[in-house]
Amino acid sequence: MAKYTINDVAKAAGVSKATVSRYLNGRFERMSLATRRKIKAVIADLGYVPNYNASALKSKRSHQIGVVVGDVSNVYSTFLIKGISGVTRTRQDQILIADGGEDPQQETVAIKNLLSQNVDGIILQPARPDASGYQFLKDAGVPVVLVDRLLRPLLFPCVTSNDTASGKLLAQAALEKGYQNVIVLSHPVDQATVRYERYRAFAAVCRGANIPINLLEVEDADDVSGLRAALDAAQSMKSVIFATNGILLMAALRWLQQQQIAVPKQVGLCGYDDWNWGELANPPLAVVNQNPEKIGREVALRLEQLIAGKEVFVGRTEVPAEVHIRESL
Amino acid sequence: MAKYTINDVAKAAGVSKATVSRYLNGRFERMSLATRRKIKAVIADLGYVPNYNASALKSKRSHQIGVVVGDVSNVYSTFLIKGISGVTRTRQDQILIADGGEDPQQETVAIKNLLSQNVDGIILQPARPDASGYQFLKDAGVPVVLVDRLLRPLLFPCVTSNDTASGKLLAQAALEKGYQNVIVLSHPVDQATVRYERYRAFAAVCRGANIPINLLEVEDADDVSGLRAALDAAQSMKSVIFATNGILLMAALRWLQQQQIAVPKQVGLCGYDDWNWGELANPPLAVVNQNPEKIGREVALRLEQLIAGKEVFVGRTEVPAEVHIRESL
DNA sequence: TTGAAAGCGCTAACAT
DNA sequence: ATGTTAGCGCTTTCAA
Repeated sequence: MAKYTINDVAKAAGVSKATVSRYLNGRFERMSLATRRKIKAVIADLGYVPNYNASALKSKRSHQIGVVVGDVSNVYSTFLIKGISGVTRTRQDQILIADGGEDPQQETVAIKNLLSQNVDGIILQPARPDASGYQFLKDAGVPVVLVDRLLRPLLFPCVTSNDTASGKLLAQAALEKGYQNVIVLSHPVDQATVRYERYRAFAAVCRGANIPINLLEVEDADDVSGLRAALDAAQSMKSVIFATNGILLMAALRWLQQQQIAVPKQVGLCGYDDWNWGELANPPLAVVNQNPEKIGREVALRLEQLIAGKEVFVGRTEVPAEVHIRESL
Repeated sequence: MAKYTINDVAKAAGVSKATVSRYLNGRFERMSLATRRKIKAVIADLGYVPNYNASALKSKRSHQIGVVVGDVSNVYSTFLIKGISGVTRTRQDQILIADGGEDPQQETVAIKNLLSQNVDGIILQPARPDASGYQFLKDAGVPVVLVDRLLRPLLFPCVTSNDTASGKLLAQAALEKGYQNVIVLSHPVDQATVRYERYRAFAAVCRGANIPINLLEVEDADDVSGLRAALDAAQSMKSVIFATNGILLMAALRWLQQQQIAVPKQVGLCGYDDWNWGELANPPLAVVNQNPEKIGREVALRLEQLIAGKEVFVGRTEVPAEVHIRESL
């Protein structure tokens, strides 16, 4: 693979490989300017590229951090990665992306693979809230920070959106418009603490206003036809749909358009928008934007601290979301 | 890091580490079922995780492939990664994502980092079309496949969308609606062959129909206000805007809405849509969808072949795009 | 069918 | 300011 080794550089520069190693690791303190320049020239000349596998073997630092997301094609993950990448790039670290597939088994395989690669740390959007499935990760002794979803008990530091607060704001805005019935469209709420919090926030506001709330759980965003029954059940009461993530929000709008149900005239719509298109939709959508890139930066900073050996509070850090009320309500 | 090594497993199982290594690499051909079972039990018992850095050092296979995209937060990249990830997962490979930042220097640093990590191969969406800046990659001898953009000369196999064909279809659809002036909104066309092809396809159709075409190049999708002057210059001629990528398409629609310019009544709009929201926009947009997930699969398959030592045609493979004509024209 | 031993490219004492 | 040396955890001949 690598054409030249540290030995080749050492020979060509007429120094020992220890000196070259010092050069590579930026320990110039007690190195003559002459050898420093010489080594630099030789490296450029040969096009030498150091082998991190070898250095990781010795130094226990791979300069790689693992990121396990639920679904790489989700735009939320995209911005998350962007945020993480901005932080790690300045640290010369690379990010190893693994797709957990929202599936505990696939996720476990992915995490073990990352451990095998000796990542310096892991950022994890866990597929399930039960901490017992992650004990092996804790035992591995690798720095871990959770993102977007909590574990019970927490086990690791965690960065999320302020879901309860944003959910409440959105719910209040919806109820002010006079809806008499609420339909929450979500993936199974007991599989992710955050979904549950969003649902709970909505439910709390509805209860306060004495408005009925129905939970419609779907496994797959491709089929939200269950909305039909939920709307029928509401009879003459005017309904608003609350989608707990961007995929479902998009799916709901698509379905409403196909069914030729006017929004917000016949049915209201609001939800979480990670895709930044809510403003451009027809009609413009009332949404919460979570600012996932910021979340990514925050989580990466915490991980870097852990890797540097600093203490990090094992608790939840909330990044404030933005709530945009628009015509869909 | 890893708590146990192959030595610990060997001792606990009462065999040599060579035997454990054979087990780990699935070479069971001439291994007694007893030892095989014994090793399996010990590994499970200890929770042993192999160290890929060490194995990579010896075997020259890191089971990592590098992916360099122009911008990780672009939805195109997202689906690309999804497609790649589906292929690599079945091969037990991990993907190292690097953000090239659409900047040759940052990209070069990213690629060198990937080489240092001894990736088995690289998938690259190059920031610039000039092959000379990538000679060092060619020299490194690592398998490389290009995606989305070509190099001149090509140097590596490449997978893209069929841009000329889809651009022509979109252009023809636009001109059939009777527009008298075309504005192409693009990032600098000479920095990416594919953008240039899209522009050229449009230009060719316009030339055939004797319709004037104006190229508006922007550096940053956050500022598309140059559209104002372009529209003014058209005077009374009815204009259609063609955005050469999803970000600009979104930016254009946002700008038109802010300026309260009715689409398609006053100005037509069409372009490339990697975000899958064209259908839901107001108005629904006439777009080309490139199918980036398919592109990701194709490019990953080619890379895996190269890694496996097979020959791959150093030429362009085109994945057909879908053209959707909708109300925005 | 299994083991012994050399070595992959690098780092980090310890010398000098 | 620089060199010597002993590994890091694994794979892979070669031998048994």
